[in-house]
Amino acid sequence: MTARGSRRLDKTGIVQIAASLGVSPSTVSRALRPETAHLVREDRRKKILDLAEKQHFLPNVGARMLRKGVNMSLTVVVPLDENIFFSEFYGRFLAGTLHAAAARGWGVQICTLQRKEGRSFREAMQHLALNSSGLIYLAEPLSPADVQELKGYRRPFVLTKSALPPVVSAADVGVPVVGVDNIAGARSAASLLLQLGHRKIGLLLGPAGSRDAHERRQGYLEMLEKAGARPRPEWIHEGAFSAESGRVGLNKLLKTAERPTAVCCANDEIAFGAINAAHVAGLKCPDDLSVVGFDDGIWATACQPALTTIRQPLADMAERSVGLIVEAAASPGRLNRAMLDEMPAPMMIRESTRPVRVSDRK
Amino acid sequence: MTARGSRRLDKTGIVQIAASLGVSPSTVSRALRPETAHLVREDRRKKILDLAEKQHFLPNVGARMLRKGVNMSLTVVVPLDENIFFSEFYGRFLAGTLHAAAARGWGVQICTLQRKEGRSFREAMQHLALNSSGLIYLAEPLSPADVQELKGYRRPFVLTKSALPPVVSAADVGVPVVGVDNIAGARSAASLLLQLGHRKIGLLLGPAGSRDAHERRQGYLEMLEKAGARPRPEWIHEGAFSAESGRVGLNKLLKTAERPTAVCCANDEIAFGAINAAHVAGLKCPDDLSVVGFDDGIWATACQPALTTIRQPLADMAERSVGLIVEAAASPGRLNRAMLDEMPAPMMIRESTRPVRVSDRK
DNA sequence: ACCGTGCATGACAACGTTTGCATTGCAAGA
DNA sequence: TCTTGCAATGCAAACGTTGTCATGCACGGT
Repeated sequence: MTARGSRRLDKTGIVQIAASLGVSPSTVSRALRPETAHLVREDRRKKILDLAEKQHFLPNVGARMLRKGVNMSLTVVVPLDENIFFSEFYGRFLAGTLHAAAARGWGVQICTLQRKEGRSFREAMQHLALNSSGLIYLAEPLSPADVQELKGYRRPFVLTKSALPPVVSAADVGVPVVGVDNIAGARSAASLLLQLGHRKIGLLLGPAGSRDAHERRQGYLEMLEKAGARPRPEWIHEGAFSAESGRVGLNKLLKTAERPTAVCCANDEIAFGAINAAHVAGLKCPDDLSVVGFDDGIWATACQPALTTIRQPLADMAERSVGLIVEAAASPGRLNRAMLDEMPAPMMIRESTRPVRVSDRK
Repeated sequence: MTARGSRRLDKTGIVQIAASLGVSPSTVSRALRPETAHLVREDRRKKILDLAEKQHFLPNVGARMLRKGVNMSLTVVVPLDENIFFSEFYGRFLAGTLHAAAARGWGVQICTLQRKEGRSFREAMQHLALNSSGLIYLAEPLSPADVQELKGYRRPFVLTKSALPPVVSAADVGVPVVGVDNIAGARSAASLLLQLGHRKIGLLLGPAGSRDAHERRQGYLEMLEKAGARPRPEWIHEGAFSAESGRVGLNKLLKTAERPTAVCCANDEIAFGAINAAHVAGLKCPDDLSVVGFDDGIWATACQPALTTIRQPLADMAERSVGLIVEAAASPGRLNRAMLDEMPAPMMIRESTRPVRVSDRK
């Protein structure tokens, strides 16, 4: 694409090549594109391609997009954080998006919301990624007011459930919401520990206000209460999704009169922190304390012991999100589908859980 | 942008809004853009904005780009690997690129090379990211033949030095090459250990064929030979940039007749592996063995002990790369500058190094 | 009253590629 | 020899926005 203000004296790209070779611009255009090259006689096509390469021809993307009326490109919106891609969620979701989009011949752009103080969500979105055909929102969690502003939004849009506030029903958002089935995942984590004979089970939860934390807490409590193993209030700790929170939380639980024999952790990092704190306190995992995480991040297999965890199928979520964007982009101007797509969260049983010892039973 | 094949019966966007309000499309275009909105009378501007919102108007990016002749978007080319963003190099470089581009009002796209068997590098590049104004190449390392094909390349392009083969002079590539000063960094790692009194220093190197590994080996050896502390051949291990390689390498070193009291590791992961292997062998780091890494990745501070390492300033490299792309895009069609920009690699002294014990001196 | 200036607005052509439809030439078959 | 079908190619319009230049009107100064 030529620089602005540099008025061309000679003809533009394709027209200039056509003039040089004595053919029409249509022929040059056909020769240059893989999907129409076969319509041009081989010897002529070669000449066109050779001259194009010699003159370093690059097609004008604006002209192409205007004429074809097609823009196969989507944007992933992420938080502005220098460590953002090291997170299992963002790093793997982005890699999955890249893969899923490439498989469809679509491009991926990435940007941040850049929401200034006092501006509404709608205002922030107004000039966001105008050069793409759809948005996958992975950025800062939205408030209930933000979610309201999504109603009636016409651009193809997918929201990850993690960005929803706990109190909002996903199906009422007015856009597709993709996420993991936290409740079922948490239930199966608790269920595993129950099956292993544990009855004194602690919970190391995530932050208040987090959709994932909220749903995982719900899943743990439902299963434990149903089994008559409702954790004592002092066996429940709420904190950030971090190893430090896990350490603090476990130390708190270990100080109780009758410590738990197992803990459910709301994410893998909390679990790592808990395992570390147990080790420091002289407890062996899983001999003295079973630990279950949630995420199945890259370190879940590498840590000692390898972590039993609930897998968050991020590549599947990415694949689903891209599919929804491509589908919505095929009929532009329509309302987004109001739907919730929850991926199942399989259990990965590894080394950090074992049956409760007889002496540990209550 | 309308879907292809869907012939509009009514007028297009701006023209349709103009017709509805009885103004000219020029006025609507001015009202809709922040930079020209002030030219339109306020009451009229409000009417235009209200109608645009009611009709869910989105500007046609193809038409804009064609008419303005501007495309402020760059593409980062990465390997196709589901774990790619967890790597310190890729994760932090991408985050840095996002930040640097946003600061300049540029967009970031991300894609993979998708190079099929038997195709040349030039062929793979030919249809790559045609909708952006420049490329930052972070993908698979190039062969000397690949590098030759970059000569004469006209699109704005930046290559990270990590992608260069060891034998190629960076300044001869014909495009800007951005990297870290590996040699100086490696020298300072070796120098630190020498200053701490170590004279029996082992090397856990990266893979043959890697530019970074090649340069770091050179830096270590230059400094150690100069100090008369050239490592014995059996104190040098070459392997992948991985924790496993570090473990294997250190175990090999520990089996030698007179084990080193310190090791230089060609990246942080090798260092983690070495620390782990030392621990398993009953050695304390840094009491019994000092370890220096290279990268200063996100785990360097979190591991036990915190790692002394050479910092690879990836955010600076990203900032520099984006600046070079934006600068080159300002004069399209010109040859890329043949240049090498090496960032200094500062030393981060933490807990994994200490002065050699008197009894350990030779 | 007249003239000059500035503001708001409109007209118009341009940006560069692509595609639908028309044309032409050539080969094959009747 | 004539007709028909097909491959290759060209013409012309289209895609939607915006920059540049022109114009009209209101206001202030002489």
